[in-house]
This record gives sequence, structure tokens and C-alpha cells, in this order.
Amino acid sequence: MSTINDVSRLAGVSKATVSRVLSGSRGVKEASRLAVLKAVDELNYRPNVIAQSLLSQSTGCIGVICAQDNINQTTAYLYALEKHLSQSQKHLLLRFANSKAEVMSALDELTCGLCDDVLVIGARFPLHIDDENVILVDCVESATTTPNSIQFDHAFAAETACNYLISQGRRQIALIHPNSAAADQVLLGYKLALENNFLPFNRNLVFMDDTSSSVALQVLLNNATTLNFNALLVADEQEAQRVIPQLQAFNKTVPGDIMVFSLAGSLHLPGIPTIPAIEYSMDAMAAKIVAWLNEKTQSVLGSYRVRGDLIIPDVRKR
Amino acid sequence: MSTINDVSRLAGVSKATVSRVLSGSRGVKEASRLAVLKAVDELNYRPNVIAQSLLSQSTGCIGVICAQDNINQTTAYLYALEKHLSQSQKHLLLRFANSKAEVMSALDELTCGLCDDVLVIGARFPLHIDDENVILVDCVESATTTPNSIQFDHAFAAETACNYLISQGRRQIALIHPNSAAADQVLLGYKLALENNFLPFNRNLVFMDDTSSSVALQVLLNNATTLNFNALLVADEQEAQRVIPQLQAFNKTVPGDIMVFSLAGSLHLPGIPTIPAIEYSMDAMAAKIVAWLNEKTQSVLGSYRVRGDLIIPDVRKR
DNA sequence: CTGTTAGCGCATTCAC
DNA sequence: GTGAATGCGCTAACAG
Repeated sequence: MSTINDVSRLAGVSKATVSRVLSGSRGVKEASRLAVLKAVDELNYRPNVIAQSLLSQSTGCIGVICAQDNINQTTAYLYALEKHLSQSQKHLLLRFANSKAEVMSALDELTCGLCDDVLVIGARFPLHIDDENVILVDCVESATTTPNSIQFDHAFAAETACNYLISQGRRQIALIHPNSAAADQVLLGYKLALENNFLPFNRNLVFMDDTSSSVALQVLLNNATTLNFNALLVADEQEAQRVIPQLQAFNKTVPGDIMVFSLAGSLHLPGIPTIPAIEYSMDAMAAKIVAWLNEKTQSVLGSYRVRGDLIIPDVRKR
Repeated sequence: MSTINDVSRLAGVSKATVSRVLSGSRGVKEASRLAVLKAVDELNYRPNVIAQSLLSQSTGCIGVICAQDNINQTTAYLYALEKHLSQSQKHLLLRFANSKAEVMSALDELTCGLCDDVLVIGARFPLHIDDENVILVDCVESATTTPNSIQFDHAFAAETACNYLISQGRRQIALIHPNSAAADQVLLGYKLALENNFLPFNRNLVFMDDTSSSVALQVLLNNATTLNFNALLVADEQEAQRVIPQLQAFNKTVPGDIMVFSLAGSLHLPGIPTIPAIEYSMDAMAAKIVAWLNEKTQSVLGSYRVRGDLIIPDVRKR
């Protein structure tokens, strides 16, 4: 690869002039400008970004550490992020990590000048990070105050879900949710929506402990006559996919008898009817992240919560 | 971030000594070695990899340009690649590209010193690349001789598939394959296996034009009585998933009446019975790639073909 | 308008 | 053993 010295020599000007032509390009005599351009073209010269990085103390590389177990979700993140990053002339440096130790070691390797900032995505284990240049995205909240994090607004999701279901005439809403970090938030939103709609809270409709969703649903089904529930809130699309056949096995139609609602991601598989759901736009989230990275000096991210979109199944006949 | 100057000052030695301690560490007086280590620890100093890169003329970054349309396949590639790359102290720089222009532009941005080598994965459009540092992985073959490429051995896959099916007593093997770049290879392997088993080639069993697989299968089904086929070779798992319900709709049992074989990837979804298939090990492929990257100077990759593994469904009762 | 100089952070000479 | 000097490729400041 040719360097700026080769170009300056061939063009018969100094390195500085070459640099000027390629960057600002202002205040250069047309003759030498042309000479430089010609030499650049002949040598197929392109400035070495590493040398530029050394000078500017920034590489334009953003590390992305994926700690996500849901592989499909990961791809959606990556695709959206890369799209926005490359639009801002930034590069996405990818790592996978499955434990706190792996995340920390990856962080170590990336923050030695290689990456300007690092995102950690989807960690389900607590992380104790105190670095201005690290953003936790969809990670469990840690005890220490992490400077920058982005989370899903689970309370908002649950509240929206309940309000939608109630608007559809479903007033007996069951809730099955694993005891994750989001559980408290979900319950909060659930209760809030019930309150606002003057509906009583029935403890028997809610399952938030560690029992499997299958068992939880079976308890609901066994007591179906007394509970009389006509809607079911589940954590995500995978749960929904598991739960619907079980309902159908007990002659419950979906959504006729029971309307199933996914609190994270809907079902788009061909042949399977779509269910109402909250969906988080990866694209919007990526846009938010990249925007913040670009104007980092001016603002503080803090603990940002993104709200999901309500997705309603298309009931029109085709 | 502290630099080597800060360390040398605090330790009371020269930069050279600091560098020696952190690299070779040989031929340094124990006293100054300790002093350096202490200063390093106090300042939390870590050598700037960008400065090292400028000196060594290599960054340890490997660009990966994904041109794959199959998003699941992409994730499998990325996961395997990243795992092997990080084991070799290399970094994976990710880009997505959907056209030749996008690939070329990405290539331009990555080969200005940022990446030592670049992989292009899954491009379904012809690429004309003449760069020693670029490897085409699972891309359509280009007219010009690309220095380095890795492809799937589709002929071997088809041959293996036929031999397996024949060993299972299936002698009337239909073949539905889109008219892709791999089509010729597939047909080659198909014919070879038939020949070797002294079976006639029946043109009516083979569909390799651009008609949809659904239509092709319907033609087969309409002529089922005369064709009497008892096995069906399809391009990949998605095709298999589309084709099986169609067969069942016409009262053909799978694999009872018709044994469906996927030439690329099997079905592992819960509830759906696994079918025999050829599977390409992403892990093995990633290992091959990274091994070559590490000893690039010694050997030439050329045009390497990986052969897939035969996956046989588990017929044991659980 | 343009050339010279200095320095980004580091590792590798070469003297002492 | 160790320190001073050199240069990787580039840009910014300063002189002309």
C-alpha cells in the first residue's frame, strides 16, 4: 500500500499539501491540486485510517458485545445497529459473551484504543460497569449506578397490553411471566391498567414465580370454570408459541375463547395466525443509540427506557 | 488514558524499559521490572493497540461482509467465526451488504488499514475481486479467478444424498432445485450417484428451472401414479418445510411414502420430525478460515470446497 | 499558497 | 541493563 510520502513525491509537492487536498482542499493552487489528485489516482492511494486514528485518538469503531441467549433477537439488533453505524461512518466490532467474566475480558480487549465506545447487549447477569463509554442495552439492571443504559419499558408494555385487551372486551386477564428482572415492572403496569379501568386484581390469575409456564397455564385451565379468564399475557413470542397449542388442546380457541398477548415480539411465522403483541423497534433503538454516540459530548444518556409499539393482528380477509 | 510516558516517568525508567517489561521482559533488572509493573498497576496502564498497529502494520481486525439473505444462516456464521477469531486474538468487524456496489464500498472502507483481511459471505451476485486479502465464502463463483474462495461441495452433497436414499430402498428420486449457481453441481452429483448405482436418469423427476418449488412439486404429484417417486431432494431446510405439508395434503406420508432430503441444513424445530439432510458445520468452516488467516504467508487457499455431513434422523423411540 | 516541523503512542534499533 | 534516537503514516501549527 502506498503512503502519503509516495504521493507527495510523485506529485512534486509536500505531504502537507497532499493532506490538504484530501481533507479540507481549501487554499490550494489548482495546479498542485490536480497533480495530487492524479498521483493519488495513479498510486491508488488511500489514507491509512490507523495513522489518522492515532492522531485523532478515535477509531470510529464501536464494540458490540452480545450476551443475548435469544439468537434471533441478536441478529435483529446487529442488523439494525450496523445499518445506522455505517451511516455515521462507524464500524461495528462484534463479540459474543456468555458470562460476566467473558464480558469483562472482551471489554478489556476492546477498550485499549480499538473502540471508541462499547455496547453490551442482552446480558442476563448483573454487570458492574462504571465507564462513560459503555452502554448497557437490554441488560439486567445492576446495583451500582451504571452511567449509561437503555432498557425496555416493561411497565408501559403491560399497561398497554391490558388496556388493549380490555378495549376488546377481555376483562379477565391472566398473566404468566417468569420471575425475571422485568417481572416487577410488568406487574406494575398490569396493576395500573386494572386500577385505571376499575377492575379488581385477582391474585389467582397471576403467575410470576419460577414454575414453568406450562404448569402455570395448566393451573389456569384446571380452574377455568371458576376463573373464567378470557385473555392471557405472556412474556414473549416463544412463550406464546408454546402456550397456544396447549390452549387448543383443551378446546380453547385463540383468540375466540382466550386472547393471547405477547409482551415482547409477535408471531410472524407463515401459517400461524398473528397475535396482538408489543414490539420493540430495533431500528428505532439503533437510531437512538447511534444518535447518542454521535453527540456524546453534549448530552448524557443516563437510564433511558424505550417503549414498544402495539401490534394488532390483521383481521381483514385476504 | 495514560501512556507509556506516564509509566516511564512514574517508574523512573525510560520508555524502552517499560516496553521491554511489557513485551519480552527479558534482560531487565528485577528492581526496575517491579517498578514498571507497579506503575502500570497504579496508572491502570494498557498499551494503545492503535499505536502498536501503526508500527506493526496490522490491526488484528478481520472484516466480515455479510451478503447473506438467509438471516439464520448469517448468525450461525458469525457466531462460529467470532468464536474462532477471538481465540486467535483477532477481532470481527461486521458489515451487511445487499448488492455488489455495497460490498465494494464496504470493502473500500475496511481495507484502508483497518482490517488485515476481509471475508465476504453468501453473496448471490457475481463479485470481481482480485485481492489476496479477501476471501469469498459461500459466494457465487465469479468469472475472473478469485484468489481465495471457500465453497460448499454441492456435487458431493447430492451424490451423498442419493446414495443414502438408495440405501434406504428409494430408487425413484425426484429433485427440485432452484436454478442457482449450485444447480449444475447438484445435477452432477445426482447423475453420478444414479450411474454408480446402475439406475436410469429420468428427466421427468428433475425440476431445476425457475418455476416455483410448489408448482414443481404439484407436477410431480399430478403424475405420481406414472412417476411413482418415493424420495424428494430439495435445496434446503426452508424448501423442505414448505414441501412437506404439501405432500401431506395429498395424503403422502413423510417419510413413509416419500422421503424428503434437504441438501443444506436439516429441520430441528420442536414437534417437526427431523428429515435426513446434508449439514455444513459452521464451526469446522470457521476453524478452516481462521487457521488459514493465521498462516497466510505460508500457504495459498485457492478455491477450497467444504463437504457437508450426512445427518440421519433419529428413529429410536424415546 | 506551500513547505517544514512536531508529535500522536509505541517498539526497535544502537550506543553506552 | 538501559536510555536516547528513529520512524510507522498522518495532520496541525507555524513559518515563509
